[in-house]
Amino acid sequence: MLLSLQAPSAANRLISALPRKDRQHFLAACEPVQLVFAETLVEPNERIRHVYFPTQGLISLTMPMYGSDSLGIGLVGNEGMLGISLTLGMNGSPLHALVQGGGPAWRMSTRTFRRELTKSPALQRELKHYLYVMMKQIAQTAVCTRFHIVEARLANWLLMTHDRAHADAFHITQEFLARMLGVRRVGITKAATALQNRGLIHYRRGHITILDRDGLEAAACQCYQTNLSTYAQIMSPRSDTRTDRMQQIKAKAE
Amino acid sequence: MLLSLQAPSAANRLISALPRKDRQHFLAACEPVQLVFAETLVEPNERIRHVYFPTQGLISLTMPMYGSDSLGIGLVGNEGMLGISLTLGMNGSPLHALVQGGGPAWRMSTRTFRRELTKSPALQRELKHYLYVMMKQIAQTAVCTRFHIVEARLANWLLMTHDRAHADAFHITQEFLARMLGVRRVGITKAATALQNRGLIHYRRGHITILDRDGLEAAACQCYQTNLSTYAQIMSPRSDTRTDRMQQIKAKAE
DNA sequence: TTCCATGTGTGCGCCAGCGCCCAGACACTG
DNA sequence: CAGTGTCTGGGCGCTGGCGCACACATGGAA
Repeated sequence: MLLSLQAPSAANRLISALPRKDRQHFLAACEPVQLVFAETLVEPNERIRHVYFPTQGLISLTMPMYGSDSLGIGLVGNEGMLGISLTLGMNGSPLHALVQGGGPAWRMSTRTFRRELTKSPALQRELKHYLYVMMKQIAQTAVCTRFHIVEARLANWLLMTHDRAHADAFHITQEFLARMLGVRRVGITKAATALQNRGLIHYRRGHITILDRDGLEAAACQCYQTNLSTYAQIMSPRSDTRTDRMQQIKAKAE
Repeated sequence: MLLSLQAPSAANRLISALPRKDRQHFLAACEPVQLVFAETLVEPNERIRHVYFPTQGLISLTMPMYGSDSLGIGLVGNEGMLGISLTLGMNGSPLHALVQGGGPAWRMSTRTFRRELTKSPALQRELKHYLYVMMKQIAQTAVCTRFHIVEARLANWLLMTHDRAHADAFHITQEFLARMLGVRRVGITKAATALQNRGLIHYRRGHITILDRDGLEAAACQCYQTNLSTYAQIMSPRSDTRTDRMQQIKAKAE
């Protein structure tokens, strides 16, 4: 994988945000694992066996539909976790989780996670906020998918991947992107060609390189920035209350 | 309104599901209000002042987008509540909440709700499950909006409204439906005409009557049934654990 | 009774994305 | 070095939904 380019031990941001004591205890209950490219971690409506906190790996979440259609509705990198629905008292998730980029992650069994959750109010609080961010992002995806063209949505997805891959180049095929965006592969070919012609990306047989990050952001719809700033504002470290936070967001949005 | 057709005091199902003691305490902290048609209850990213538990009223949730586009992503009737994001420690919601059908509801201030929440583990549990159902439904909406045609999605929305209106006739204009489904008004005209020609509904100047409920269900996409059974299975009364529940759902889905 | 706001029906040109199919380019493997 | 699988490009006809513009019906208010 391309992960050799990265810092050796980037931490998971959810875990990092915990108070030191909780964090140490939590990490002690984790085991390090290597996420393997293209591996399925969670099937819809199957029992969740482990939760994952990627440090450099990257997991994509898709909502399947009867038939062969599906739609990507989120990514989990070192800013998030897989298995958040356990915090709602459920044993499963409606989403399909697939490793989009190999790399290290922290893993914990469902049972252990539940136990840790009851022990740490800080963790509960952190994950509630993460859950809110995810919900908002899913809703945003719904609107974005409805109203924005493939090219913008592609730029969007590439940017999200870029953020989490910690590298300018990564492995991702048009076929895969098509499933994520819920379009035909040819639709991706067309959009990707356009982006490449504008010098924003380079790709070749499943290997994509981001050439012009700023240009790509300009090509994406506003949804990307919206999601980014939601995360930044909600998950900001250690603010004891979210009071007035929403006001700021609103002010910024106008 | 048409609510005179209904039983005078249908209860809110979330509240009903609480253990008797918690329920009585909770209701004592509520005040009865009348939801007024077309009233906005929550603006995106504004502070939530009250939570609502409709008993017969009906609230629609939409995700706005910069520009004038928006997309309906949920309905709240006596099966749910408005303001669920408070349970995640947030003060606001990304969604716009509008009264789609007038009628009575229980209301509680944000402050009181937070207090009640800490007092009743049963309430916490109930609302976590409700939150899960909502999340899954939003994701379902995203996929449905992407892949299904307007006619099916219209049938879908009408059925959801029908379930919560407790009446075969209700007030809803094509203009409004267009905003909910994220299409042009003309698109609704076309789809609604088709449904009417098939004898499934009758409508006239904002007044819709469901004529053939079964036929309408056949005209809707499977998403309607999916959402319905998700609610039924997750929110089923008083099962102490969701263990094996997911297995059942999965079995049923195959 | 007249008038106006609201709600609905229709026509027309346009385009993004679909479904299907085939062709070319490259890369791994034996 | 041949063979096979993977990835990308492109053509063609189709259709669902868009944007715009206009006509009409109805019901309530002046």
